[in-house]
Amino acid sequence: MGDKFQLIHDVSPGTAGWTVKVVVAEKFSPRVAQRSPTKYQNLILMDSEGSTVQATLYGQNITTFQDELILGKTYLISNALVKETNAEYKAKYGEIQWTISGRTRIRRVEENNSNILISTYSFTDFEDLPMYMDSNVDISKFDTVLLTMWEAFVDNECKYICQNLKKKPVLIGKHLKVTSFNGLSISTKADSSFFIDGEFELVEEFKSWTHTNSEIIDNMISEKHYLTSTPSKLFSKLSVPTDEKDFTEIKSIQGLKTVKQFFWIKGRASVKVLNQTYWYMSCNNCNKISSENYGDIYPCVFCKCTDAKAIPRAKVYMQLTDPTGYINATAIGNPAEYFLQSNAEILMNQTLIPTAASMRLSMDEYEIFYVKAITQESSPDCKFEILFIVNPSQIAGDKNKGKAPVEHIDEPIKLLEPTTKRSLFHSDTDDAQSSKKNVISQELRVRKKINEF
DNA sequence: CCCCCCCC
Repeated sequence: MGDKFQLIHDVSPGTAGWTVKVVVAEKFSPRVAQRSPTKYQNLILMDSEGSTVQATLYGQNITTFQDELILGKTYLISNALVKETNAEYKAKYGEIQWTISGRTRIRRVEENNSNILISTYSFTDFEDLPMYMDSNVDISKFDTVLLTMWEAFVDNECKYICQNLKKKPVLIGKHLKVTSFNGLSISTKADSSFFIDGEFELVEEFKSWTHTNSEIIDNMISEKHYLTSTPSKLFSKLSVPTDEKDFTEIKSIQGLKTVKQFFWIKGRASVKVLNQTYWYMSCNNCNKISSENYGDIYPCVFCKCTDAKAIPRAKVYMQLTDPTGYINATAIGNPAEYFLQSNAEILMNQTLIPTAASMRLSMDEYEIFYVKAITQESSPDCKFEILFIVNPSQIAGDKNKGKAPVEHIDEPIKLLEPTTKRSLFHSDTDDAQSSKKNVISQELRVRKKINEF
């Protein structure tokens, strides 16, 4: 099987334009890292000469590639991330390790190279090995339907939904994440927003609850004023706050560890690292990274769309400052294009390090940022993402701005869950204590379930 | 809602 391709030992960190033909010689069960919630899965790949390399998949990629990298099958692999093994593990795992990600191009080759494996290993029945030992690894589909809840919703509905999911919640990092077999994730913080991602299946009671109250929820959402420079279908229903106290000073979130998840910031963005990649190739259907060439039609491994098109998507790593401090933050897609005053195709074709002539590298005036803090698994500090940017001139003199939807709802919503005593919008003092207790007991319940897992 | 990284 050798011929026109490189061999494993031809590929070092920094090697460009390589393709290696490999057999998946071993495939281990996915595992969760000891000291972080990171999931990883190791594979051993073997070339025609019997040389091997350890390849690793992380997180969601484990399920994404489970049908792409089958034990005993042959593949052409290019553009894996090639790294030197951490010194203390070189003896055990080899000098070089590959990381397989969405960036990696994997092409199945219909060849039977099991003889290579057999000549190297003593086992022959590898086809019969259970390939995916852990069926709870993750969910495979991430079409996103996003529902943001606030204030008393978090105490009531969020808890309620979590109790009524078919599948047990798991705690990942600082987020409560709930998965169901057909794809649901919920993340929440006690004092902030609450999401439902994905297509999901809920028990009957909750279906009837959402049905009964759908009009109220729709009203709440449509009453929300919105206007952004960087429209996002996901966040199009969010208000820019009117009250200064609803904006966050950057100094208060520098080195942020946990707490609140979303912030409004009045600040200015600027690019501090000029030499960065301002785009990535993406699937036009799901925005996930693609290993294909621009314009190519391909089956997307992430969203399973059979005729996905590879298109560039803007990305920028920037610094966000206000009078009190600065944070580093990433913007992707619309907010990145808006800030740079460019578009993904131009960014892709740009070969030289950009200058202020080719794109906007810093803002002259302050603008309003909606920022998400993400708890990182690898580091104690949060990282920040710009979800959208609003130019203040857009909201000047707008009477509707910041209109709080909760003020327009008079009728309290009854929950089906009998133990939840608080009404949806009743959030004043005498209930505050009991509400806090409920949140805590819910947290304990969740933790208990995790331990049972 | 998406990039990067990630683990033995």
